[in-house]
Amino acid sequence: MRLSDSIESFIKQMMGTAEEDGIELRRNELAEYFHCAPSQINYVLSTRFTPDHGYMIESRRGGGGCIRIIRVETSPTDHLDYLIRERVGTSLTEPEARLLLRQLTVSNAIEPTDAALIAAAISPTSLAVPIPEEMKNALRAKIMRNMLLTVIRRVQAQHRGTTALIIQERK
Amino acid sequence: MRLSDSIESFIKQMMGTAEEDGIELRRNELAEYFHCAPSQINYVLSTRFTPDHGYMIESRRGGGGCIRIIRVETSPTDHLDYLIRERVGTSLTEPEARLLLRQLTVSNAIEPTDAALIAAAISPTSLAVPIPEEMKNALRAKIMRNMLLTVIRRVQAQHRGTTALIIQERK
DNA sequence: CTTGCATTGGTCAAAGTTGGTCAAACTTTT
DNA sequence: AAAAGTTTGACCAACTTTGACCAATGCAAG
Repeated sequence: MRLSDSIESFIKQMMGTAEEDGIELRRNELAEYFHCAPSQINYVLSTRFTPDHGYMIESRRGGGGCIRIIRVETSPTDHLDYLIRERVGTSLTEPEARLLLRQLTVSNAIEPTDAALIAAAISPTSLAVPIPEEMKNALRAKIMRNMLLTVIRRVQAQHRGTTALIIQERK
Repeated sequence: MRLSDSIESFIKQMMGTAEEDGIELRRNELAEYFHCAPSQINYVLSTRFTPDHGYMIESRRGGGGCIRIIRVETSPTDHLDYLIRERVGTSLTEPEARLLLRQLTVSNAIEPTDAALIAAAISPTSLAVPIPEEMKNALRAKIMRNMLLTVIRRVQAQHRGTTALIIQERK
């Protein structure tokens, strides 16, 4: 079994036994536990705990720093989930993005206020930097996907009655 | 938990139980209480009790000297205006952006749900394309500005539409 | 008064503690 | 082979903690 797979299942096991919908871990600790380079952890996170897989990652550097992994439950039957999978993909042109947002709004999949925020994020004004259009499309897709996941997560948190966690909150 | 966090919450607890909206403390006393260097107190003050966080600091040296921490109240939209003008600029690093969002949230300038959406939009995950960090910082600033302006517009629209009603019941 | 000095806070840079990125080397799959 | 996926290490960035040195204030001795 590959190292990455071991680390992946170790983390998933942690997620499974966690009471919250997210866990915190120390990159260096985990790397030492698996006798590997710390950057191996980043590799696992970036290949197996991406938004595509339904995870969100937050981290802090410096003393007391840590990595937080949050699971976003997505059901294949969910309309929004379907749209993210089938429509967003890895590249979104501006017209495609606008159309998708309109459809999401009229079908009540997301709130108009959320749609407005997403539109603002991926508007030409926001992406007015000198990079190839192709890359802007990739950016649009990533931003759209990440924001839609956040919307899904909020809705789920409301259902459970729990408050969303953000890493900046200190105890 | 980080020492700085402990000191921060200790001070905030003091603020909470104070009758005034300000407290006085002795730097050396506090440092001794937490078994740390006195300058650690300055670090906490300069990273967590700045005007951006809604606090003002006054101090006096010499015998009987002390540090006074005062909470300043500003209207949410004014604060938002100020932060957009003074803090977003044309370049925003990821830590700067996160800090700004946290400040906007705790000062009630924006809702946590909006903050979460903005955070998703400008997160490293969303901006994971092969362009120089400089350009990502420029992107972050543009996206942040555009989204915050959208939030402002929404709030102002709500305000206009409900002037006769009782709104803004925030604690 | 003036001066000395004890007391109290301020600044800054170095060291310490975390995590992030990227490209080269290596391994497995096609 | 070639392509795709994995592993590692050198270098970078962010945040915290500490300590040496500086500045201001009040008070007491001269």
